[in-house]
Amino acid sequence: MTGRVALGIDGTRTIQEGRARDGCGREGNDACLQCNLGDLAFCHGLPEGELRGLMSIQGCVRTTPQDTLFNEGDRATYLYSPLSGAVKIYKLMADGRRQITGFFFRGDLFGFSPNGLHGYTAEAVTAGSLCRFPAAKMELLYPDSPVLAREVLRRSMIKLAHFHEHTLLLGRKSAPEKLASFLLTLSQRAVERGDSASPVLIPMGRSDVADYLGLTIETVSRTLTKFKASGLLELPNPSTVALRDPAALRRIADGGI
Amino acid sequence: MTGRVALGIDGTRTIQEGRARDGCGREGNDACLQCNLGDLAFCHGLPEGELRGLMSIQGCVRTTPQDTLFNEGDRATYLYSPLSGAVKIYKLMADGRRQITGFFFRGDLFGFSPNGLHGYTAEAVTAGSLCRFPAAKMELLYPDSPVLAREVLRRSMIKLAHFHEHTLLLGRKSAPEKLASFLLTLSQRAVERGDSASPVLIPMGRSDVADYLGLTIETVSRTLTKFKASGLLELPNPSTVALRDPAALRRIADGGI
DNA sequence: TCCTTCTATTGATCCAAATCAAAAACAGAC
DNA sequence: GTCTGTTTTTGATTTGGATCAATAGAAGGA
Repeated sequence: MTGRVALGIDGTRTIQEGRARDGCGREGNDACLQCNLGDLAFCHGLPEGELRGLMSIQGCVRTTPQDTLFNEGDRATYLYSPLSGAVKIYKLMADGRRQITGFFFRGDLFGFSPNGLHGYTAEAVTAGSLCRFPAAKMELLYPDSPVLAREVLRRSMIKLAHFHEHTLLLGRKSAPEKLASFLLTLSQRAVERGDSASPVLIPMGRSDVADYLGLTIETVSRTLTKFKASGLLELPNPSTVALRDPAALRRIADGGI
Repeated sequence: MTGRVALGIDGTRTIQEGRARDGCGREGNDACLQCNLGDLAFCHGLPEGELRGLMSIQGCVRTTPQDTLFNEGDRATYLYSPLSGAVKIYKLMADGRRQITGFFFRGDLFGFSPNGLHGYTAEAVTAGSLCRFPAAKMELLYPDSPVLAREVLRRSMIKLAHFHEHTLLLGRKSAPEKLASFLLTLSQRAVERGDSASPVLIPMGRSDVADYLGLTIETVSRTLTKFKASGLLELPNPSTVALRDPAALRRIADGGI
């Protein structure tokens, strides 16, 4: 654990500040030179000058599970890009209903805000570390960093495309279709990060999966059990899924009879 | 009606090309000088030089209801900004289930794509006209048009914020909560465009509303009838809603008991 | 080791919204 | 005006997933 933390009124930890150590890379100066994201990084391939600008404002935080990175309504101070671990973002209703609107892994980028305030809460799913950039300083870079600006726009368009897909899932798919879609997406994103397609790690608990898919934990559990019984997958433990018949899962995900 | 159209295999019209006439403004050169969007336009407030670049690639199309602007999977040739009328975008499943992922009105901007292909179909809800810009030429403008690039990024972040909100609606809200949210959002967007907050025009049919909210037309109709019976609103005709108690609708929308 | 706590699974019952079905309202066309 | 097709509303019934409830695993601590 690194960085000072404070306990919120509900006892959850909130990151105050992070000092870079070991795996997190050093801050500023040469931090980016030690980054191990490779071409996953949104800053990969930036021209020398643009990278220097980014590097000069780069910072780093580490998380342990359930750390809060920021709350809905907070000033949108930073953009984040996980180096390791997983983060979830969610919105809450007054009575406690929760909708998780995204999971972020190694190489992803999040924290965008159109109005200077975060519209959702961000919380660590696992231990990990995140590269971060002051949003205000980032904005100042864009006019002289066309490649960076273009990549940030591209990332936000990718996220928009994800939302279109997820909106279809939430509005029109059945529970089995939702779960099949979710598992395949997790698997595909793992591949994009260079991890294996098939024993897929599900770093989040059932309740996170349920709140992401608009279901309850019971329905998530029952549906996975049914998939297992049909030979579509194996569950050596609750957080590991071996996809035994990805093609069949694909058909289910797409609503193919 | 303007522009050449072709009939698709299903008999729906598809816009091939649009030539500007009357209300649509002329193409190129001075087209933007005749634009009546004012500060609603994403290009409002651009410096002289940036505006000239945009104007040189600007075009215009007119629509009649149900015209298809583009289909899911089409090359993402243009960005669109409605001058009048309304447009819906949606995704379809193989068995015909449909999820509308957005409605666009005067001043909005849509057609973004991260990969050169549209991830959804766009179809006119009403007659109207749209300003449009070749996406490829638009991209070429960004490096030398920092204000434009920044505004396009801001628009895409606004859209992301809408999606976070809509994801909560689809995943966790009840039918009355969905309808109340929808009506209030329509009303608020009308105000932003300079229209009245209360008799709100609902330009789309019940089936579009249902497919946007993840409901059926019967549930939409029943819920509106119940709102009417509770004195929350009046429905002089199916496409006009007078909000009689917006505060109560707000409480319902937010899940307040 | 056992105990406690948390998470996941399984079972029984219920209900909000879907589906099936019909009537009513509306918009054009003539 | 009437006729025709479409959209909206209302009614009856069904059902997928939620809720309520209990059990079974895992993980951590003493």
